Amino acid sequence: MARVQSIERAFAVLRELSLGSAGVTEIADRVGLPKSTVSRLLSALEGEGAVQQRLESTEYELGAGLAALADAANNDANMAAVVRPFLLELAEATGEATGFVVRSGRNVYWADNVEQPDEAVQVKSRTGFYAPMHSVPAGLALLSHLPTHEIESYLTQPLERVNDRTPTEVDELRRRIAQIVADGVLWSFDDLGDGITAIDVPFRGASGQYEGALFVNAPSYRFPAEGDTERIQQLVVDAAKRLSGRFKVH
Amino acid sequence: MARVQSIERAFAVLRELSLGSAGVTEIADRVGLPKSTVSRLLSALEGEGAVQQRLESTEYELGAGLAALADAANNDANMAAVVRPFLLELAEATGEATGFVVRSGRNVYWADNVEQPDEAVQVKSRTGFYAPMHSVPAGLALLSHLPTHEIESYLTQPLERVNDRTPTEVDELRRRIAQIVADGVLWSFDDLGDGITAIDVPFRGASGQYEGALFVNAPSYRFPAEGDTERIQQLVVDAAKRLSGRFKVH
DNA sequence: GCCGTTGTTCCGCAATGCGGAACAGTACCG
DNA sequence: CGGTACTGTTCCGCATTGCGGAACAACGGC
Repeated sequence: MARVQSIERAFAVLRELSLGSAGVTEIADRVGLPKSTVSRLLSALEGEGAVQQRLESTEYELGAGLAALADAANNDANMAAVVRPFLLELAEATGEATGFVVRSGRNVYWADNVEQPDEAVQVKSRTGFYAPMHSVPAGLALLSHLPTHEIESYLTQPLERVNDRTPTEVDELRRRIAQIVADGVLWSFDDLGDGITAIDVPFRGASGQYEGALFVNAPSYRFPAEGDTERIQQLVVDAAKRLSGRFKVH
Repeated sequence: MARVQSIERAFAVLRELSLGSAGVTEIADRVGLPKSTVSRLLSALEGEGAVQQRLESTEYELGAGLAALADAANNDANMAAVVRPFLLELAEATGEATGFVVRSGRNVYWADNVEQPDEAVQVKSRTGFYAPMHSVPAGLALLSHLPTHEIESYLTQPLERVNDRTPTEVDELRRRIAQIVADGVLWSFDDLGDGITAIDVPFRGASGQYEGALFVNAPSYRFPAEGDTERIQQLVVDAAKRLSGRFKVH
């Protein structure tokens, strides 16, 4: 895949701003670039409407041009708008944070997140970020439910090693995928070594294909509560089924 | 404003894709770049999740990563989701296409559009595109309702001449702004020499400031119908008022 | 008034992106 | 079935573009 340094850097900046407004120096620190470089990138992005400076501030934020561009891609009701009520319901029923990812090529993107306002400790939202499917549980759950030829195609292309917990052995991935298919869901207990437990369940989109995955996640020390695993699982599986039904073309 | 050629080109490509999926050659033709350049830009954008190739196709479309990025910027209900019912209502009442723009810095962006399915001839949607406020009627309507110091700040910076109909004389712009303020609305009869008549009315956003403008537009030969000007104007002004009320923080 | 910090601008430099050419793949037609 | 036309990808020589350190302007706090 061709790399264009300026575009990679520009999107790195945009992703930082998706977490909230920030100044030049702060963004430069986070993305590891000189302030002059970040300043120039922001200026160029401002010219494209992708960012703007906040009123009475030197901080930048994402611009309406980006939202308009993205909205133009979604002629129908935004998927997030359809999914969100299910996330709210799941968050209420489970007492933990919920969210969903959508697939884009070989990657999944964190599309939305519902946090638990009452919990001081919870998993940080990753909305706006993306990762190769095989490298995160929600992506694996989704990958497992794609058509067999697409799974094979995915596995035969180079598997990026995102971190030292990323599975890249094709045989190992095939075993995990088979297990996920057999179980119907994916429970990941601290799979990334980050103290997070999550349950991930894929759902079908308007195309009839699996396009996204719902998840509930929380720190492993409290989730799931003892004897609560089956209930949590039933809730998420049920939500994914009803959600798939919502997207079904009649 | 600093220019970064690669970023400008990348966004030109993204804007083309906001109009619908397209192949490398088609995009190259539209943006006036060699196919190798467009291919490389698309590949890089794909790496960022901003575009993806359609299933069973070589055509590219906007990617979920872009939508996720933009959604991340909108923690509250998407402005378009709030405005759209008003556009549908206005389209129904006027029988013509409706839409709205939002402000981003010195520019306005076409955020949404409702077409008239029954009309063979209507104004083409510009959703996803942007222009400096002073160069288009909707932008002028919005500019006119900003705080005085912001209007002055806008006018004292270089005014880009987008085309040969773009007003760039500060005195002329001040007169037009004063007239718009006096009228409360802006009717533009073929102002850009494109055979379009439009009525543009700004509305306030969640900040309490004017953040967008509603418009109804149609070919000048049939809009507004004889004796219908007052009714159309009342409809749009009323919609803008109620819309502003919806965003009002209680 | 001084200091610290942020954001912008400048400019020498070389790395990066460019684009023409070549090539591979695919679909269509005779 | 072979030839043609078209699309999309890859390569590579080239020089334009983006980079980043330094300097500077602006602002807020003490």
